[in-house]
Amino acid sequence: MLLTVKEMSKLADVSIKTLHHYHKIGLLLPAQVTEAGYRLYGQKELERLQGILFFRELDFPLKMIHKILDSNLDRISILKQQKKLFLKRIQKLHQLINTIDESIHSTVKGEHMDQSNLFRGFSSEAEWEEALQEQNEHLTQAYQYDLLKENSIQIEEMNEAAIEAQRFTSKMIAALQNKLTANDDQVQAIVKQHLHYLNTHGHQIKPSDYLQQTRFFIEDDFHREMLESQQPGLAYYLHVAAISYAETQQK
Amino acid sequence: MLLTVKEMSKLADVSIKTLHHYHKIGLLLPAQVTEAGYRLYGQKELERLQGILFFRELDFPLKMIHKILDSNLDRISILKQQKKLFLKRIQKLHQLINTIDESIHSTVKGEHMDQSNLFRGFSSEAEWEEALQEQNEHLTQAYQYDLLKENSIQIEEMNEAAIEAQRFTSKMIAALQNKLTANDDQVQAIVKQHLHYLNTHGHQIKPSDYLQQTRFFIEDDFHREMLESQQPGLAYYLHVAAISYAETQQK
DNA sequence: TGTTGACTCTGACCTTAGAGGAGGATTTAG
DNA sequence: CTAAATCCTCCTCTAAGGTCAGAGTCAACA
Repeated sequence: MLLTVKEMSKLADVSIKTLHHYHKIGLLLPAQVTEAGYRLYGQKELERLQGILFFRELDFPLKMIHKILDSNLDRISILKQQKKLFLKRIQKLHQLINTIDESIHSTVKGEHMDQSNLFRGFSSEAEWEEALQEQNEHLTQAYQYDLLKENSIQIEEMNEAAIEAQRFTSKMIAALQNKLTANDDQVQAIVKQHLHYLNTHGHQIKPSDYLQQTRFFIEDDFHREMLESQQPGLAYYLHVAAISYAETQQK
Repeated sequence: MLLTVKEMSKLADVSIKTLHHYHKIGLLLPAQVTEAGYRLYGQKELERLQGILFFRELDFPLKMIHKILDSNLDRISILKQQKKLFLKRIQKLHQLINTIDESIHSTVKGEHMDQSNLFRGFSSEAEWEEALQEQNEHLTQAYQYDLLKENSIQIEEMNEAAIEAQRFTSKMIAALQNKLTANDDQVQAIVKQHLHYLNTHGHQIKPSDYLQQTRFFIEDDFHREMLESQQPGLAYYLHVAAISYAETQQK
């Protein structure tokens, strides 16, 4: 099941030239090269390409991507790290939007914004450097070991219940992102399924209990942080979904 | 009140070389050049630089930035357009995070993801091209006129109340982004202030009325869309904040 | 007034991440 | 068996700057 350059380029939406380039600099080697010199790629290469593109989207230079991918970090750690970086990037963009809003505002009023405020949000490029730097350190130091541990232990420890919770959460995130209302049937079905799972696995949770729990998620710093960092607004979305669910179940 | 290259570069966090470059290609001309050839920039140039950097952040090529900024679009239309593009970009990043999540998930389970799913989210580069294209059309066609109209009329029509609402919303967005709980004192103060404004400007809204209203914002497609597109989760955040506010006011 | 240190200029060359195209080989489909 | 599609290598080109080098300029302190 090997893919030609064209097939790869279509799948991943990169140019053939890019594949050539990555081959030349050793960043992505074909799984195999035919007699005639045709490049062929397999599943592993596809996954590697995915990793490359994530980092590229984050403006990492190819050399650094190379180093990261060729270090002995496992795929999961890398994916998690990438996710973190994307979340940071999103924060930054929000900040920039804020700056735009302020600029619009003061322009409408015919004022001139304070000079440094004109550029708020960009300066976090410095933080970006930091993140990049941090990535680098992972590679050279024992710290890397900690990270690896931190990331993979969590995963191995995840029992079935945790996996269910994780899955539930990501469904809710998807729902929120896709702009389903919290009282949408689909969303309510997800909640129902979640509670059903819990109730058939050693818990006993009524809709009203769950409502309490989601409220707690908002009030408790730790839980709120965890939810909100996955998706801003999530904690509140869960709560409203729970309200809605409790209401319909009550009747 | 003119700034030297160094001062500019510090303010906007760009290199001096970049300023040289922009000068050379005519993208950003100094307000004035001294006898000795020193570049000096004023307020107008600062604002233009801001515009350039926003587009650069959005990966527009400098040439296109040049065209856009030198077209006769007013600053406001451009800022609004940029905001739209940033929102799109954020959507894209969310999509990518989704893809990362799925990748993590299937890797943990030792499965291989469906090939094309590995790259979901990237492909929206095509859409991106579209947006870029669209921008281009603005410049050449009468369509531009429509956009201009659409954008600026809204603004001129904005009466004081609308401005207050807008300001309230952006404060709440900031609060959500900065991870303040909906029942945080600061957030509650914002709500209070908002209601106070309304009540002193021809409305009569009790906390419980406002609660009803935020509920309506979630249920009504149009309003929810509007809020959620500004900041995912916002509609729910507003609602929970209103719940909290109503509770405390009741006592 | 002179000198030092911080800034600034131009200009030439370097770098990254590819894009484009020429010229030629290979594969596949009819 | 031939034409179209795909692939190869090699060469040059581009965008958006970064990196010196060599030289002029400015402010401020002694």
